[in-house]
Amino acid sequence: MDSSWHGNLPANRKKAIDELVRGQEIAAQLKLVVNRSIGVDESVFAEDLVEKIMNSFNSSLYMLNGGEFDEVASQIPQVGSPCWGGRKSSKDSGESGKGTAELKLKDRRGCYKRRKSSHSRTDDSTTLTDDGHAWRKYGQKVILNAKYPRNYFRCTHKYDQQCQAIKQVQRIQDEPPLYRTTYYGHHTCKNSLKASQFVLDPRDHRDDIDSSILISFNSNGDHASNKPSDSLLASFQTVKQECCHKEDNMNMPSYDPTTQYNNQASSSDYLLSPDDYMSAFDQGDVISGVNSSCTTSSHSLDMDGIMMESADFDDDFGF
DNA sequence: ACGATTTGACCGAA
DNA sequence: TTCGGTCAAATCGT
Repeated sequence: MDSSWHGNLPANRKKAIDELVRGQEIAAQLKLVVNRSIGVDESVFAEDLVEKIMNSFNSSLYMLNGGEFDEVASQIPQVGSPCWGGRKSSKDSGESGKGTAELKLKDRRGCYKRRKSSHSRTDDSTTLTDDGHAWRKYGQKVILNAKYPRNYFRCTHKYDQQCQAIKQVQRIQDEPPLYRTTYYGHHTCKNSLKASQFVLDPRDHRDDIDSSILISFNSNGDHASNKPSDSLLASFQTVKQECCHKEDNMNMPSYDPTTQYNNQASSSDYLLSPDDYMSAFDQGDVISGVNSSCTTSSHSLDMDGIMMESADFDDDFGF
């Protein structure tokens, strides 16, 4: 209508988005409380409700964002760009070592664009549950005034399928341990979304608004409910402590549990039953996104539905 | 050999 | 100038 209305629109929209994000975070916290405070059966139901709430927030955010889910993608250099086109791994080049100093100093200006505040989803959890996607860590950063470093992950299929999904994982609390995962972008890799299609309202299928909504086996009537994922977490903490022997700074261990989790176990949190999950794995098909990061090793499904590389976890973590 | 992680350097946004 | 996100060589693990 009038210019004032249009003038206020962006500010109002931003406020609305902020509120929705806040609600989203609160819902995530509620999810944690629900998980801890009620029985398994009720938990499944309650968690489903929480997921629906979160889906509503996601959908609202999507609409407020004008459906521009490619914001992230558009800000990340595409494969065709000069820098990516010429990208070589250290082994591809075969000339690592010598001359790398010069290569290091090669002009990387314009090689990447940094994310601005684009659509994101945060998920706070006391456990390091995975979202069913195959992630690869590409960085870790000490954040000012943060006790723990932030870990950066990209989709394993960033290069082979141009999947632009990324996430950040950071431990944000000591006791109980709390991890915040922030997802940016969405998966475009073809393995990504059997799960989310079930989770999302069919109306939202088009945008794959949030391919990472979790439904964890942890809450799915597992027979280890008396030793929930804390056991896994404890294991991670063990790793952390071990590694801290070589770390002077206890506040920023180079081995963060988030790293171990993403490294060794592309895991769980599928909408399939554990049996289905495993059979899908056997077929090497349905969950190929996960599969791709685990193809070289055998797997087992532990009590919490966490997929692990059996050798490592059995040996190092006492599973 | 190959794929994943580590980590210091580089870069852009604030 | 500072801070945080990303890159990529070196390194690790299987």
